[in-house]
Parts: sequence; structure tokens; C-alpha cells
Amino acid sequence: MNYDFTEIEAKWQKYWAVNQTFKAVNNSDKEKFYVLDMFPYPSGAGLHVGHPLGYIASDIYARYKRHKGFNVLHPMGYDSFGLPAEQYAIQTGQHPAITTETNIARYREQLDKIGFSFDWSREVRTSNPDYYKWTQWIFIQLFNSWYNNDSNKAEDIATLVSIFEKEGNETVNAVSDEDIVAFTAEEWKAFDTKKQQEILLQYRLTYLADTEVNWCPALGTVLANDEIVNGVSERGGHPVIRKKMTQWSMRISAYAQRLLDDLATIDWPQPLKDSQTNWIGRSQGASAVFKVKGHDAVIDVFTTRPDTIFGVSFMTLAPEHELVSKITTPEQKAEVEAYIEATAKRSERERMADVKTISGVFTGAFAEHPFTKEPIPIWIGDYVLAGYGTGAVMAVPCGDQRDYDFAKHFNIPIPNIFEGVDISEEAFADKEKTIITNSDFLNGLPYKKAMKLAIYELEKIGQGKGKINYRLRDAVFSRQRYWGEPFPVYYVDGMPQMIDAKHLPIALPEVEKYLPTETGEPPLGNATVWAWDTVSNSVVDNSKINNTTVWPLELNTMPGWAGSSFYFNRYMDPNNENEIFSKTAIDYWQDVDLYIGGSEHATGHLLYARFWQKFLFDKGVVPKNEFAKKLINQGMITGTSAFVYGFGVGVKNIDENKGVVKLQRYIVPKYSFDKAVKGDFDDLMLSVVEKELSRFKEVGNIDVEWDKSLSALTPLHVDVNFIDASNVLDKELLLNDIKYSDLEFVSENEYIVGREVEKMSKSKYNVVSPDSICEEYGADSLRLYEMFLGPLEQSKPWNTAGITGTHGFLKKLWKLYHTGENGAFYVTNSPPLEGSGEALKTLHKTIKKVEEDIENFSFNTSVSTFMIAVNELSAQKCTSRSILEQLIILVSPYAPHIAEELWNKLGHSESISTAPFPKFDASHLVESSKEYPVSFNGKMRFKLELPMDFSKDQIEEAVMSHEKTIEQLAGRAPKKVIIVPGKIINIVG
RNA sequence: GCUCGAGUGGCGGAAUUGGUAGACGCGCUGGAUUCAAAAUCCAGUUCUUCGGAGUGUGGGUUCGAUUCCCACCUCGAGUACCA
Repeated sequence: MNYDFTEIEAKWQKYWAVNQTFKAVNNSDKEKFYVLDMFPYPSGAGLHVGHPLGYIASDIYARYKRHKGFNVLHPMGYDSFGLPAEQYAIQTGQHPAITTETNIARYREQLDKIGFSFDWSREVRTSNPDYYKWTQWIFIQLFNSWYNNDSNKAEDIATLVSIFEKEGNETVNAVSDEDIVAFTAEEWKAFDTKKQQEILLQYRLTYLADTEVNWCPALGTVLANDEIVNGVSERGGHPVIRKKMTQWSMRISAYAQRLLDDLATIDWPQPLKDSQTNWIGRSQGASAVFKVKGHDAVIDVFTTRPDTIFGVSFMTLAPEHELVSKITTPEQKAEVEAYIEATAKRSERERMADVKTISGVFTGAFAEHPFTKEPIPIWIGDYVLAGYGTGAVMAVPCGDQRDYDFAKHFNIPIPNIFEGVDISEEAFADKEKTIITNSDFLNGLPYKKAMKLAIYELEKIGQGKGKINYRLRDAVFSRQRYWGEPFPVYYVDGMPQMIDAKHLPIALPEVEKYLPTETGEPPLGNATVWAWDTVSNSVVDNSKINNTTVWPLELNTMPGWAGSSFYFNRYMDPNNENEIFSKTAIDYWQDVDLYIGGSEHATGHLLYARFWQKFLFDKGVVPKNEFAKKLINQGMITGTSAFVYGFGVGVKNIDENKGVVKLQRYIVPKYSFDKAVKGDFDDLMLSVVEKELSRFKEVGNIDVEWDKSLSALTPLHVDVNFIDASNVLDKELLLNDIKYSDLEFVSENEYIVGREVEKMSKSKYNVVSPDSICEEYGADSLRLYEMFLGPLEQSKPWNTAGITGTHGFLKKLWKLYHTGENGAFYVTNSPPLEGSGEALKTLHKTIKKVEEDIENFSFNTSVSTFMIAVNELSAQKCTSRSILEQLIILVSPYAPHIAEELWNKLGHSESISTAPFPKFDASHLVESSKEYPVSFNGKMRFKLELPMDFSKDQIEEAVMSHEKTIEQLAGRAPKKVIIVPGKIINIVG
């Protein structure tokens, strides 16, 4: 009986679905284990073999944990709001919900074929109103909260109001907007409701504010910093400009320090932690206040080097700085304005690409040094960013290279405040070796002491204080898109009001068009039924807006990361209509034990999700401060593209004959091609030239001359599905493909393609889909092969040819259980015979290795281990049930279908999925002798079998008298003999 | 520029606390079986001038280094005027 994977896999996939084998319960005596994959965006292209890599790894781990007796939660769902479906809707008019539904169906079909042990009863979709009801609910919670720096957590806005009522805002230590105006309790009470609401907005954790945003005209929406790559949009690569807009923002900056500190408490990859650390960008220093001469204005700067304050020789403001227009002198006005206009025109991208050009303009105004009272010229320059710190710097050219370059360029003095340091060529930025001089009270002090003293003195004169600055900005939360979560917000006199949570969800309205309106409003501006009736508490027709009981609803939608910032918690109780999840569920599941996904989410999803988790923790909604204890980034699977080498013969004097004879593309061997690229045309290439010239003569009766320089030498991507394991191209398949039908091969021989590793993509014809692999080799072969390719975290190239290795292994495994007549299933019930302990040894070393491998997420090596085990047991002709039964449990997490089938044949009526994992017994591995490697000066020269219980002396005697030792030493006396019993022998001499 | 990661046969990779470098698989070579092919099975496969040499390069620690330390080179990822 042969290994019929098609039948076996269909059978067990059906069995698991019908029996709900992997359904997890929310209360159990068993210990819980939560294994999570980053849920996918269901794109129209479907999955390629790179996508399931992480899912296979997590599935192996989940199945392993079930064998280990855990109650495992292993859910899957879809991050189903997003741009591609909406872009498609704009182009075709098809509702994004339909596109999304179709794509999800395709994903599900593909996932099911791979045999994952997901609990599908818990599936979530972020675009489903039952789900985004809770996204909206969290938004309302954020709106109703403020961040109290004293308790260091989010608190209900009511506690803030009661403080305002008692003491005004002077004593409040909150994270808030920068431009807070002080008021007393009496003043607060005297404010009208609108004024009070405006003030509260400055404290809420989600707030409406005019912010400089990254506007992408092509996409018609704003983008978050992490959605921009190299100055263009991550999706589509469109240009991005700065623009001021009224937007919802999330006060993530309130959590900057906790997001940083708690990285130490989670087992996440160091590179990922590093990139979050850099993204948060904490820097410690001081704020210093410089008075502007002749104005009552002051310039507030942030500096990490208050110790260098006596080295200040000018100040630089960002061109966008609000003081610029106020302080610029009439003489400088024209120049300054021209400069501002010029910089505003430059796109973010140009500004980034061109960091070497130094530009700036003097404003004509002077600041006053806080200690020396000397005048300091105030410049503007675009090397100062409006968005960082206060948008102003105190320039210390001797200690900062950018300030130095600026000073040199504009001939501004560069005072030296470092003892014994030469600054004639460049600035001196080394903090450690610094001794300050020419600096009044800081003279003679090293960096740390000078820093402390400078801050102390600044505080004393009331012109500065110690400060910690973060690069992390508050996150813009509004998108001018259709296919996203609507805000549960309506506007009364322009002030946002939350809809009561009991009326959620606020479902997306239908629209005619998915584009912005003619007046430039977001797509929801096209909705005709999009007003809130505060009497009926329902969404009503816009015509009913009366500005007394019926009000307009928010037109923006939420960004992609909203729905993905808490889905891991919702999986715990995904169908709960009354709560985000039940207390029972969250108390049992707590948090994610293992999270697997791509590293590209380091500063997006993974930072926002940590932020929301901390907020929900503060509010007592979740019991854990961090949502995932351990995280692993799976590496990318790249494609191995295949190339043929095209040669188009270039000819002279062709102009007048254009169109008469079409140039032929010849396919030449790689070695001839490579030589030709270097200018060396071999005989074969020359024969092609001759052939082409005579073809011109024949077809068009034209005499042409070859022009070497016009010859086209181009590698052409060919579909990897046309290539066999030996890199031989199936020419017929290729020529039948319309894209390649004009090619002509110069030789009849088989054609060896060139190969190159590239990203897997349609345009490179190197995409391999899991479906075709499952069809040809089966899901178990695919699962094993994906793991076998290499370490999970590393990126590695896919090469379909290699799958015959794991497929062959499964056949051998099957055969091991089918040694009966005509390949019938056969096992013996007798215990392994005495003296045939070899099988037990094989089994137990396999148990040990596989268990260690899974615990270390080293899945590639356990596949090798299985191969070795099956090779050995086959050689031993092992048919013992007790061995084979244990073996198949070991294999089961990796190749679950064949495992279920063999388990069933072994006489079990229940699924193998919860069969106890085999117990390792070291006594089976005890050896009586050891084959010692004998090294001379560290080089292994021969091996020597000696009893395990030999003492050092016995070993030395045996080795030294051995003929090969005598031969190696060739008469020399060894200086030293190192013996590590049970390990090695090394003779030095 | 800065931060992080990685360099081992023709290829993917293994060597878990320093102890037999190249496990396992692909590919390749030869053989068996077959009318033939596929499939299957067996043997070989780092290089070599057959002494040895060898884990990107050069140095160091050690009886012994792919593994630890220093310097450098190359590739990849992230980030980018962050004051």
C-alpha cells in the first residue's frame, strides 16, 4: 500500500473540522498556552509559500504543547480593513466588503489545505461590525481618559474635572498639549461648556487637534510616520507633503517611558527592541530659555549638552518656527521670507536626499545668553526640524558637527570650550573625554558634573530645567478613507461628542463613490445617511440635521492599526456581544505566550498594540501590562528566479528598413552570454550573428552589417515552474507561453537556466503557491520542507526542487509501518527484544533532540533528526509497536496528517493530537564504549575505540602504545597529553 | 553616517556550555532494477601536488577556536540632519 497523501490529508482535514478537534475552551484544569500568529491582510494575490512559514512554526509549537498536556489557544483571523480593497473599489465600483469576502474565502481555502490546528470558531475580522464595535469602544475609553504623571497611569477624565473644580489646573501633573493656559477653580467653573470641552481635549488620550500631518495627495489621505518609507508612501510609493489639518491623535507620548522600560520585561528579539528604542528616541538633557533682545518673546530650546552652554555662538530656528515672523528685522525680512518659501516648496524627500547642502538665513534678531548676557545672532535653517523638540537649537559649533558646518559656511565664530582640543578641522563631540573651559562656573569640570551644574544654575535663574525629550510623536489617528472603522463621534457646534457605548457599533454607511467629495471631504462625506439623532440614538438621514437634536457625524475613519491593536485579547472571547471579553476568559488566558510574525511591524503594529495594552491595563480591563511574553520574527522566504539569456543581434544601416524585418531574440547559453557581456563573442555567438544576417538577406533581401555595440544582451526572467530540479528548462512549456513565444534557442541541447535569489514577486515569475505544492507533494511535505529550509528567523531562498527530500522522507516513514506482504501495514506487539536496544536508543535520542529543538524553535534540525531516526529504524528493520507508536507522536506536530493516519492504523480511535508526548529515558543512551578521536596538536588523525569506564591513565596507556600514535609522533616525545574522558584525546608534541 | 544581524562544500544548511567541521537534504557521479523511463535501492561526493590544508581576511587567548577577544573586509536589515 502506497503513501496516498491526497486521500489521507483530505480525510483528516475533514475529520478535524467535523470534530472541532482544536476548539479551545475558556476554562480548564489544564494549564493554558496561547500561540498567536500575526493575522494577515487578505490580499487579492493569495498566499505564496513564504507566507505560511510562521504559521507552520506556530502550528508545530501549538500541537507540541497539546501533546504536552496544555489547553492551547491557537486562533486565526483577518486584518480586513485596508487600502487595496478600497483602491479596487475606486477603480471598479465594487464594494470593498465584497472584495474582502472573496479574498478571505481564498485565504481560508489555502490555509485549510496546509492542515493548521486553528480554532476557527474564534475567527475575527476587523471589518466586521461585531468586531469594530469594540475598536470604537476602546476609542471612547481613550477619549474619556487622561494621563496622570503622579500616579503614572491613565485615569478617568472625571477625576481631572474634579481637580479642576477644586484647584484649577496649576497642580495637575498631566501629559497634555504644550500650549496649556493656567486657570483657577473659579475660572474653570465660570467657563462655558464649550470652553471646558476645549480644555479637556488638551488632556484626553485621544484628542482632536490641528496637526502638521503627512498628506499623500495621490492616496487622498494622511499617513502615520511608520507608513512612510524614504519620504514616499509605503503603499504605492506616492509623494508625501506636510499639511496642517484637524485630526484625531493618540497621546502615545504619554506612554513613551513605559514602552521603553517594559521592553526589558518581554522576551522579544533584540533587533526589534532596538528599533522600538530608537523609534521612541529618548534623550536626556535640559530645556533652556533664551530671551530675545528687544522683544518680550523667549526661545525655548532642548539640548542634550547643557554643559556646553558657554559655547553657544548662534541660535537656529526651524523655518516653520512661529517666532520667525515676529522677530525678523525689516532689513532681513525679504531674505527670510524667500528662504521660508523655498524650503516649504521642497518636498520632504528632497530635503532628506540633500543633507549636505548647508542653507540658512540670519533673521537680524539677537537672543541674550542666559549667563553672559551677550547677544547671540538668531538664524533660521532647514537642518532644524520643526517637529523635534521645540524646533529651535542653541548652536554650539565646537561641539556639534552640524552647528560647526553651519558656522563655517556663514563665517560665524566658533569659540572653543574644550580643554586641549583642536577644533580647527571639525567639531569635538566626545562626551567622555571632555573637560570644559572658557565657561565661567563650569571651568575644569568633566561632562557629567558640568551638565548637572549647568542645569542647576539654569533652574536657579528660572531659565531652564532638566528635561527628557522623546522622538516619538503622538500618533495621528484619522484617515480620509472609506474602508476603515467609523468614529463613534458626532459634532455639536464643532465640538466632538462620543456616542454612548450602548449604541455601538456605528456601522459604515453606504456611499455612491469611494473618492473624496468635490469639496475635498473624506469619502464618508458622500454618505447621505450619516447624521446622529440624539433622541432616537440612531444614524439618520443627513437632511434631518437640525443642530438641536440631530448632528453631523465624523467623516474620517480609523487607521489600519486600530483593529490590530487588541485582536489578541478579543480572540479570548470573540463572540461576546456584551463585553469586549468576559472576565472568565481574560482571567484564564491572560496574555499571549508565543507570538510569531514579521519584523516589518516593529514600529507600527507592535508599538501601538503595546500602547493600547498598557492603557487597557491602567483601566483594569486586562491583567497584563504587556500582551505577548515571547515574540519571534520569522524570516522572509525569497524566490529563486530563473533566467534565460537573450541575444538580439544589433545591425547597422537598418533605419530605412525598420519594420520590414523584425529582430529575432535568440536564447544563448549562459557562458557565451557572460563572455559577450565582457565584449568577447565566442564562436557560438558569432554563428548567431551570421544566422541573423543571413535571415535578413532571406526574409527582407537586405544586406546589413553587424554592430557589436548595438547588440542587446538581456537576461530574461522565466517562470520557475518551467524548470526542473537540475535547472534544466522545459523549452516546450516556455515556448507555449504567449509571453515567450518569439524566442528562438540557438541549440537543440537542453538549456540550463541561470538562477538568482530575489524577493518573491509576480513580476519576477518566481512565485510558488502552496496549493500547487500541496497538490503535488502534500501538505505534510510542504510543512516539513518549509521548516527544513533553515532557521526560522533567517531569510532563505525557496527552491522547489529540494522538496523531494522531505517527501521522500515521508514515503520512508510510511514504509516503516508497511513492511507486510505487498506493503501491508505491519507492526509487532512484542516488546523490543533484548539485545536489539538499538531501536530504543534511536527512539530516545530522537525524543531528546526533538524536544530540545522545539523548545528552542530550531525546527529545521528536528526534521533532520526525524530523517536520521527513520533511516536508522529502517536499517534495523524495526517493526515494534512500542517504538513506532512513540515515533509517530514525535512526528505529529510537523506532519499531522500522516501521523493521524498511522496512529489510526495502530488501532487508536481518537485523534493523535492530545496523545502524551514521549518521555525521554536517558538510560537507553548509556554506552559501554567510546570511539575516541585522537588529535595531534588539535588535528584529529585517527579514532580509537575504548571502554567507557577506562580511567585517564588507562586511556593514555592505550593511546600511547597504539601503532598510529607511534607513526604520528615519528620518534618525538610528546610534550603533553590531554585526555577528557568520554570526549577527546589530544597529544601535543 | 549610526544601530543591529550574517559570512561554513556546487546549493539550503548542521556542529546546543570551546572538544571528531561539513550531520540531514538537494544537486552531481557511478552501479543495481527496467524493453525503456519514472519510482526505488546501493556506493561516492570540501579542496588536495595525497604530505596535508581548510569555516570572509589578519592577529590574539587556549593543549584545542566555526564557537571567545581585537582589527579589518563583504553582504543584508532598520534608521536617517533627533539638537
